Amino acid sequence: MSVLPYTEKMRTASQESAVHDANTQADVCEVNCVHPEAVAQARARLPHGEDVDTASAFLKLVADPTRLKLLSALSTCELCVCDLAAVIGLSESAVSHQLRLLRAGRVVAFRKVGRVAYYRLLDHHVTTLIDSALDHARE
Amino acid sequence: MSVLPYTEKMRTASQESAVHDANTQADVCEVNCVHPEAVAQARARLPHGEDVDTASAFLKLVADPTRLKLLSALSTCELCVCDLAAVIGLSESAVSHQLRLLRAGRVVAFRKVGRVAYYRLLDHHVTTLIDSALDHARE
DNA sequence: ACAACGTCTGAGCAACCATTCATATATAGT
DNA sequence: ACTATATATGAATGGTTGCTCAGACGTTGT
Repeated sequence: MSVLPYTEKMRTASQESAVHDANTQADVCEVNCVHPEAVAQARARLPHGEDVDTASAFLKLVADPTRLKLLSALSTCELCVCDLAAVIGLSESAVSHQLRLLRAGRVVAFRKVGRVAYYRLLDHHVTTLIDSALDHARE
Repeated sequence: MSVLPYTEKMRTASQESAVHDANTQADVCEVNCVHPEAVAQARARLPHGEDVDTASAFLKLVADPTRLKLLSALSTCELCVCDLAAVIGLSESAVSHQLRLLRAGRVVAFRKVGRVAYYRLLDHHVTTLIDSALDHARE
């Protein structure tokens, strides 16, 4: 079966109907599709690649068990790094690394008081997403 | 328990999640916590380890860009493997592998007609989750 | 000034993961 | 029976990731 880039093939498929060989890759794809109209419809509805990537990155950020615990802990009140480490039972270094990622993804923010960094949720929409995932898990 | 080396202490804390309640709390918090009462509160609210793991596994299933595209394509109508491969522009083998994972996670199901396998969403709650993640991405 | 502390960060490592390739299974058409 | 097709699957591989370790930075207290 063909494993070549389909994006190329699909785009040029309509224009290559006049092209010579029946073994053309573009035609193979059209032939391989069992339901071309359903495919075209689904492709039209498919969100753009960059939106998929950012949504995927956001979900990935929440999907990790450590980060999910961190966010769950922060859902009620702000906490500093060593407190968070104590809550989820991990080294402060590991927590700091994860908080860095959450910060980069604009999921959390922090304020510094002396040498203590207090982290908080930046978007409380995350809490509802986590809760719905937890509900889905407990059913 | 007396004073353990740092890594030792953290490992036992993470593995003894079953005995969260009264005893280990003192060990973990004694040394490093800045705000013991906030930590105790957050620990009490923290969802159980197994729920976190299943929720995490579910979110991870949706977080992957390829699987997100697959689920997005399936949100409107059922599609067979080669159609899905054409929609998202990937080999049928890769798609089959991912569908296997989605099947194992009870996110999709399929019916077979001859040699064609038609996949569909098993839980349409997934669609709203994806949409909310996409909205979050596009803002 | 000095030491203790809270946090951050780079390097290294082990585990995981998504894809490809090759192959297997099963059904359809001839 | 034989061939082509649709899907499934195991092994291998390149890439990613989460943790630990060691050390750096800035702040606080003495």
